[in-house]
Amino acid sequence: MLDDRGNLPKSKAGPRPRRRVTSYDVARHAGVSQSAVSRCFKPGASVSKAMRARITKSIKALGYQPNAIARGLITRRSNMVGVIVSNLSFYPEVLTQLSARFNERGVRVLLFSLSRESDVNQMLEQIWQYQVDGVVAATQLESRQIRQFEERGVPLLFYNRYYQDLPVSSVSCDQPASEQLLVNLLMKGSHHESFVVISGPSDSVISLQRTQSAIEQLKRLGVKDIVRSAGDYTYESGRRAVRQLVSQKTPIPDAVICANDMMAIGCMDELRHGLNLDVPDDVSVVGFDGIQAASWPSYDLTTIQQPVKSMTEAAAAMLLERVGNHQLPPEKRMFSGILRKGATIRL
Amino acid sequence: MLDDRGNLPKSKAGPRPRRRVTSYDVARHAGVSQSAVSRCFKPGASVSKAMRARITKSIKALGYQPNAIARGLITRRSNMVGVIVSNLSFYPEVLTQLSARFNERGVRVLLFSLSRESDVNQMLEQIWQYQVDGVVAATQLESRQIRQFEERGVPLLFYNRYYQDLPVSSVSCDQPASEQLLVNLLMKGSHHESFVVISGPSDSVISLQRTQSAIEQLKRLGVKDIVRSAGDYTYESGRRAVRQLVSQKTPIPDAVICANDMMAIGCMDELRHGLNLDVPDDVSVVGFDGIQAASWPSYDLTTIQQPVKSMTEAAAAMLLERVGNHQLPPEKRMFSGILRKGATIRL
DNA sequence: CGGCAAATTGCATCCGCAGTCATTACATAG
DNA sequence: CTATGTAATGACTGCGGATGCAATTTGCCG
Repeated sequence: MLDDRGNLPKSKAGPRPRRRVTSYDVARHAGVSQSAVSRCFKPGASVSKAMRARITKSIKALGYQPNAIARGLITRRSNMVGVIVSNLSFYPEVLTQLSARFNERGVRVLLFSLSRESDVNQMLEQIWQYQVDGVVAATQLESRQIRQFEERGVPLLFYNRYYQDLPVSSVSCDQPASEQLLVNLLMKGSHHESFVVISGPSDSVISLQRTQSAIEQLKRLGVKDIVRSAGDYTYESGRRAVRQLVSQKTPIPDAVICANDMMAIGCMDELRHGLNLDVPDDVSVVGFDGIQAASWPSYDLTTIQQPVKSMTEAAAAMLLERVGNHQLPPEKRMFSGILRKGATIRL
Repeated sequence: MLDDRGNLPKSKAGPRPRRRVTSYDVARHAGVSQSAVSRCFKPGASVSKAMRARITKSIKALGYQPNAIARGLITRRSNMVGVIVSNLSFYPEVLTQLSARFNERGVRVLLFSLSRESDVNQMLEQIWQYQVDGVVAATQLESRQIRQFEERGVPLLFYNRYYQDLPVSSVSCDQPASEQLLVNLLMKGSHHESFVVISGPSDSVISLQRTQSAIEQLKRLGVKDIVRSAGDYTYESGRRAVRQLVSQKTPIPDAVICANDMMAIGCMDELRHGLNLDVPDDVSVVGFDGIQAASWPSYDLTTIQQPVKSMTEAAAAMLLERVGNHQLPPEKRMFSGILRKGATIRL
């Protein structure tokens, strides 16, 4: 009779990886029960010092690591959170920060990155299958999809998406207030009369909020001449927007308000290198996000710095709190953006 | 009446999330056995059309999703790969691409991001616990750690790290050959005599390879005047390096060779805006990586473009191949870098 | 030193699914 | 209509660890 490990040497070279060290192996090695081994990993458990010492020794001797998969099955906690990002409309720092914040708390990040074409529903299926404890979405979801999280009891938190009407957690940056700061700054300086507002992708609520707020504030301050243009958050789309305006014979505006920094930078490059205009002497430009490149002296963009560190910290904390207690109601937390005055506004 | 899913509203607010729909629930609903349900998800299984239809109906009715955790326990395949990145020395595109390549293949990415301080060993423990099928490391590991992967039968692949002497898989860019291209280009143009080489962090083999190769090639071509300086791959460290050189009274060099683009950009900004020098008229600058910003007209950096798409594709394919067949020997695959001629070399 | 409570420890069971094996239904041939 | 083979199906077990509960040990007090 072969040992209860059941690994008959080579009869079957099946795709199945070889068996790892289990708590039973440790138990046998230490001459105790499997329960005892298990208890060694549970914080408040009742284990004598002698027992713990013996088991710890065996654990080290065998190089045992508890199987988080098996543990997850019984505890119904995977200690993994899903993070959904979409390639576009996301800047890398956030992901790094988020991941760090979760790792600090002993939680693993399962990454779902959404390319334009890929199907959200398909990705959601994956999420359900992997039993994540919670999800941070840095992307748009339909209300039907949001409801699914509710139904399945998986806490969901939106990062930088704000749903006015749905009871769903979110951490975001106060786009309207921030946009107003920008507009006010533009209007305080030298005379700006004609504006172009370059939005992000049409399905981005964030973009909508930003551009909408900017436009409202402009109107509130009496500005009439506002031209809208659409980009997709990328550098290239910022350049393209400027080229398009020119080709459509739109007169060169006094100022361009971009829905994010990346487009603002593209826009500046096209203005300067494509049209040989000066920023800010000929055209003022403002962005949003506060990405690194915005502060490089070649651009020195006037923008809104998002408090990424605070926001990711809050996101992780809020999500995990709800993971710990599903009864907690959703919470929307909004951070103020920080106005970063660069040199892209004509004074 | 409440269904047998067993979710009694509030009697027990235990930390344990409520039970999800299982294959048994589906089986009961469809009036078949659990095995039948399971078979529905196995490609080549023997299931009659009628059976499949009935089960599919129940699956939809109940919103069933197989539990990947439980499946992983029995099949010993989690369909997750670990991706280790370190905050520094990594540019975001790679992560997105890698993730996309794995997702295409139905494999989830478990992200481990390493901050400078965090302990690699601790992170490895997490990796073992989560039973990932394989790991892509975009960071340095000690040979002892690499051996652990071997011992535990977890395929490991290094992204852009090359271990000359260890039998371990890797996908990388041919740094030496690429650096030589850069150096040759520099020497072909107008007379460059004095050089500064700015390296990345001292523990980065990649950086070492790049700077070493550049220096060797320079020497080979008879250059004597080579000054070395150390950065850490960040923009700021590129600027700092230039400032330090100046403060140490090092004469302004003819050319600066940076271990990556980010530092090259920082270096250019400091030369131009800090020292009021012209690039390329006063100083030539070259980088490495081919990041987006390098191609912006404000920089138009001469650099080596890494074929990220091909490299990530190869990385995913190679790793998963070894996951499928653990017997396969490690393979080192090296891609050529593409010389991108910008406007940062004086002709 | 008895007696009882508290602390330890082991046993048995279950988490949800996949795969093995035995059984049954069905089709085709003789 | 029986024999034979194949496809379809279900009962059952086990993956590795957590936990309730019973059994056992230990500690403490009078």
